[in-house]
Amino acid sequence: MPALAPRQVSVDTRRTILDAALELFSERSFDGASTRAIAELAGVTQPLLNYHFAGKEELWRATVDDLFERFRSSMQARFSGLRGVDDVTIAKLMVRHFVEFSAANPQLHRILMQESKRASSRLDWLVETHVRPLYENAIAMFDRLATSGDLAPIPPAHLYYLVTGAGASVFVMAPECQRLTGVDPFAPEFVAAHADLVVDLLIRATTKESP
Amino acid sequence: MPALAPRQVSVDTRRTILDAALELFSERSFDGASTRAIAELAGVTQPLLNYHFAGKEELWRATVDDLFERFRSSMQARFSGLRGVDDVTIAKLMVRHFVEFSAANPQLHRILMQESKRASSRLDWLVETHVRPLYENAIAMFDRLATSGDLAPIPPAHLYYLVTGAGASVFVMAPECQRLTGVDPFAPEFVAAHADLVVDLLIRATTKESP
DNA sequence: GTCTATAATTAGATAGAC
DNA sequence: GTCTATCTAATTATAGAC
Repeated sequence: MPALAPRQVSVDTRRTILDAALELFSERSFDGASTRAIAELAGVTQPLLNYHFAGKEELWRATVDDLFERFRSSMQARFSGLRGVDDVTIAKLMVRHFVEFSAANPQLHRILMQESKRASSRLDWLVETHVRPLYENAIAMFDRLATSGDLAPIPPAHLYYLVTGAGASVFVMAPECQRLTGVDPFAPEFVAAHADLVVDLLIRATTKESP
Repeated sequence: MPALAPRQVSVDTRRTILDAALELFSERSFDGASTRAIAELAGVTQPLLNYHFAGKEELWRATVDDLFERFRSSMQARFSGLRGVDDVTIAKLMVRHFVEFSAANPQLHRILMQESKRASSRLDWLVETHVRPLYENAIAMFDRLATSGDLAPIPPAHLYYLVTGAGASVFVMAPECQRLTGVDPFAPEFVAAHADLVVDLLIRATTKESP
């Protein structure tokens, strides 16, 4: 038995660092999250980050890769369970799942909103690597709904930012919401009610008028 | 004639600094905007900021004060022209005006989204000084619509973040939208169409079902 | 694989000349 | 009111011991 040699500290330091980096990058933005603070939160020393990652920028990319991989697989898993279901129901359930994921993982849209404010190499990479595939999926969904007459032919750029903005911003801004309204947006009842409203927004507000 | 003595550089350096600070604070966040970069954009030297403002934090507050003052006065001016108009029309026009302001001044929601991600003294100040009065106005508008039966009795926290998220996020994320979709969200036709959709979202999607 | 020590750079703020 | 020069602290990254 070759035996698993006991490590000095953690079984998976890389994992721990990625979790800490996600927390701080998403809350404080790239510049605001110092590698020292990330290391401290991960319970390691700062130079260790440079052993596991080539630099701050690569740590950021690894963090984002990891986050989007979880998002993609979560959406994919939900979609897989809907073979044979009609397009309108699929759209409703996928939008609902998107809102629920955004509530459970506000870091995703915190990072997206942060990086999307300004043209940069990080934004270029983010869009081409992770955002565009998701956007293409959304477009395909809008197209199916429009073809079947369940959605007015509204340009996808409007729909995409309407739905993502309406669905995610309350979770992105949860600390403000809590202080401003006294409501905890992460409470399950709030998440469910919010998801219903976003689904209605897509399916009812943009549906062609019908008598 | 006492004569206006010629200044060394600008007629209103404070104004120039505030404009530069707004640009950089909103795009790069508080930490990402260095006082050196702000000074350079304003065409002055970095130590001059400390002559006009007590420190970086106070420069930030002065910048935000200035921005919200413009927002408040813009909304107030629009509202003043609507005496005697019915509540539903007022709501539609005010939401439309909000979307147009968000397009013309994406810095407001860029700063709001940035600071709202994390509890902090800056967020506390922002909420109590500037956001709460606006939220109270929004609540009052929702209440009038609900009383007259034009809006379902949905908790205001949902409505507020639905409308602001749907209406502002595409402008906050304009560089991403441009790269992702090829569409310039600041184009007047896009702004107008987006405003229409957000108005529909509030008035139609959340309206009580009626036969 | 993780640490201590430290280099090189950049940050915000101050002193003092003009 | 604005500048140059500079202080102190914090930043990312590297060197090298264990």
